[in-house]
Amino acid sequence: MKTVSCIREEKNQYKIDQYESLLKDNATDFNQLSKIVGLIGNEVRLKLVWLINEERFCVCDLADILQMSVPAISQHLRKLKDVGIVETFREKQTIYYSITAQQQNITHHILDLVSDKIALTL
Amino acid sequence: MKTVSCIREEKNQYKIDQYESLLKDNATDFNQLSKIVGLIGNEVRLKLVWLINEERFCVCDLADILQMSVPAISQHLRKLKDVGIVETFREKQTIYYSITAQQQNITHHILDLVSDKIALTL
DNA sequence: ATACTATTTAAGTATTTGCTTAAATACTAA
DNA sequence: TTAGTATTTAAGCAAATACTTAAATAGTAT
Repeated sequence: MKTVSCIREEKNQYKIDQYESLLKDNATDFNQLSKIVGLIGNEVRLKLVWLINEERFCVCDLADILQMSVPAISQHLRKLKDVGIVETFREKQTIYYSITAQQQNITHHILDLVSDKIALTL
Repeated sequence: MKTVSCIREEKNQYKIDQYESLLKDNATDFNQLSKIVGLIGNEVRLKLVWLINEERFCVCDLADILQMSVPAISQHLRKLKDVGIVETFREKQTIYYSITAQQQNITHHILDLVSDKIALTL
C-alpha cells in the first residue's frame, strides 16, 4: 500500500511512479555513494583526505597538523579506510596513510572542489 | 602552547608546521565546503538534489517519490536551501524547487559521481 | 625479557541529526 | 468569510556522531 501526499490536479502520477522505481532500482548505489560523500563531508576528514592526497602522512603527523588527539584522528582514518578511501603501509613502528586507487575517482572529484575554492600552495 | 604527538626522529617538523598554518589560513573555506559536501552526503538529500537537478519538483511530489512524510522532506529541503543549493518559486499554492546557479559547480561535481556510478535514464 | 614508541580499540558522554506528530502559516477558491 | 490545499515550523525523542580517557595491541631496541 502506497502513501500519496499530492492530490492536486496538475500532478503527473506517471512521472512520480517512474522516478520512484528508478530510485528504487538504484537504491544500493545511492546508498553507497551517499555514505562516501557523507564521510568526506566532515571538516576533519575533508582536511585529512586533502592532506593524504598531497603526500603520505602518519597518524601522529596528522594529529599535530590538525592539533587534535591521536585517537580522534585514528578513528577518522579508520572510517576512511573502511570505505576504501585510504590505505596504510607500515614502516617500522610508523603506519603511513595514502589515498587508494580504488576510490580515487570520488576522492579527486571532491578534492577538485577544494582546489576550485582554495588557492593552496605550499 | 602547542601539543606535539610525534617525537620520532624522522619527522619533519617544518613540514608539519607549514601544513598546519596552510590549513588554518583556509579554515573558513574548508569549513564551508565540508558543510555543503556533508549535507549532500545524506542519502535522502543526495536523491533530492539528483531529482531536482533532473527537473523541478514540488514538496509533495518529492515526498511521494521517496515515500517519506512531507515534513521530513520539507526539512531536508530547508537545509539545502539554507546553503544555497536549491531555490524555490511559487505557483499558486505549490512551491517548486530547483537547483541554484550559485552552487551549481559543487552540485554538478557531486552529481557527476552519481552519473559515473549509475546508468539513470527515464 | 623489559622498556619504549606508534597506533588502535573500547567505554563513556555530550552534541547533533532525522524523523514523528501537531500546530501554524500562506495561499486559493467558493 | 469559510473551507480546503500546500507547505513550513516547532517540540519531542531515538539513533548516530565525534570526541575523551584509559587500556590493549604491535612492533622496535636494549
